[in-house]
Amino acid sequence: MNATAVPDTLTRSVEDYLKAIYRLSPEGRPAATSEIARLLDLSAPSVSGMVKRLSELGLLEHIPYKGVQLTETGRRAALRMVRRHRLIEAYLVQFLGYSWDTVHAEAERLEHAVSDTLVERMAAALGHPVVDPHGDPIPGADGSIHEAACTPLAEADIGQTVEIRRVDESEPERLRYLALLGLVPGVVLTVLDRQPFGGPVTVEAAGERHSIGAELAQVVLVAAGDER
Amino acid sequence: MNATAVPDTLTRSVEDYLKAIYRLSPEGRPAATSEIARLLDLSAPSVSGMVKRLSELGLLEHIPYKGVQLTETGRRAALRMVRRHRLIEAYLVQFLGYSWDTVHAEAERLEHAVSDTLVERMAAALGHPVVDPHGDPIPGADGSIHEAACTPLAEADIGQTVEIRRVDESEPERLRYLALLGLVPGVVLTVLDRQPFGGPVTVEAAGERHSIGAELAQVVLVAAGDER
DNA sequence: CCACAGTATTAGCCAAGCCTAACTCTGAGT
DNA sequence: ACTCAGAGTTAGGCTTGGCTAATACTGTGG
Repeated sequence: MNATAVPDTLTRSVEDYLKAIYRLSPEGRPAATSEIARLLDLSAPSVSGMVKRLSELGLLEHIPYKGVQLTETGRRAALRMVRRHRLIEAYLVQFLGYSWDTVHAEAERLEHAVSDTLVERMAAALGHPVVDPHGDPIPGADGSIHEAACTPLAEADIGQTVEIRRVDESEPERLRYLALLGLVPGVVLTVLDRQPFGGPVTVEAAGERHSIGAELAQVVLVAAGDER
Repeated sequence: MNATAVPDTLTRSVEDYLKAIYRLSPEGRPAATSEIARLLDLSAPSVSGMVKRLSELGLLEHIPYKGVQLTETGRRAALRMVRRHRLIEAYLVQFLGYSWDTVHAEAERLEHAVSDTLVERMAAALGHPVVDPHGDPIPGADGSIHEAACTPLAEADIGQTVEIRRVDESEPERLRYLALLGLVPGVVLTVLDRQPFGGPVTVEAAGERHSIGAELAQVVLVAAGDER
């Protein structure tokens, strides 16, 4: 009996909960009921109820009134979904003409329907990529994941030349705007100016200057061009 | 108000019922509860209950103790699913290395998850095919469908030279066996012999002779090579 | 150290979809 | 015309996964 075996019949709901909880506990820090509810757009009692069921399934541990934490089994199941999601996104962008702002919604549905076989075929067709179109790392089939160290553009120093590594995918509008500006992963830019107290960041990329609000600069992650 | 508008939020279950009913009523002949139950592997009361709901949704008409018949709305919804299913099959075989015997199960799940956009992108990538890998016709996005006239190989006359057009996809084992024999849609063969009373059919295709049981010959549909 | 704001849980409800058991209808054969 | 097998439906129950309303816990400020 394998302690980290994932029950082979998880429902869509369960898969979504696991993914959400994984996202909410970067360092294994427990996730709060209310955070899960907000992320999944559900009521708090619904989350309480599901948390109970998931803990009975051995997918997470729940300390009442404190928070939840994925077990190793739960983490594997969550990473499996993350892998699927990101590979599907990469595949749709590469082979079926999707843009990086529309691909999330499609992947959100497909990730529950594809077989492991299909996921691996897509990975092979893509040449086993390590990041998705937003720069998010794709976990390995074995559950390994390498989160590269990045800093928000909002915290880069003036004069620094950095490469865009990763952009938060959750708001299509924002992605469209960034694509319009040509600020996508892989692009190298120089920070010309940064105003304090949430002021804008001015950057130069591909010969063009752009002034970016602090909020936006917070979700564009950059790293020195050679850092890998 | 459009009388044939399809409610935009059909559940997987509902989609499966519509597809099953469509399949069971070739000429608009009503489908029996028990047939639907058998096809979907459900109990008869479950079907009765769902039929009631579907008829309230305006997707079908139910004459108690007689049978059900899709409305125009229901037929459109069913054809939409059939189109999805067959295009997905064609796409997976063409681009992701699926074989014709394994593709059905994958399509069965994906057809509920893909968006119309994705379906059309796949259709475009395939060059808008008119049949799937088993030779089944793919309905148009407008709900049109062209069922070509074919006859079972079991009914072909001795000496006739015909082309394989279509093979029942429901049994993977059978598909594997036919592929092994090289008897796939598009292949031209000559009927060398046919024994009466459910006896085997002997054919020659690509220089090889094969003896095919009557049951199998019943689900391999053929037509004269030039009939379109 | 107590009150109270905010968070979490419990209680109780509902719809979708499935089930089995029990009843009802239909039509074929006598 | 009647019976009776088989098909169909109704009754009643279960699980999943939502909801709102009510209750309980936690920790911070006075």
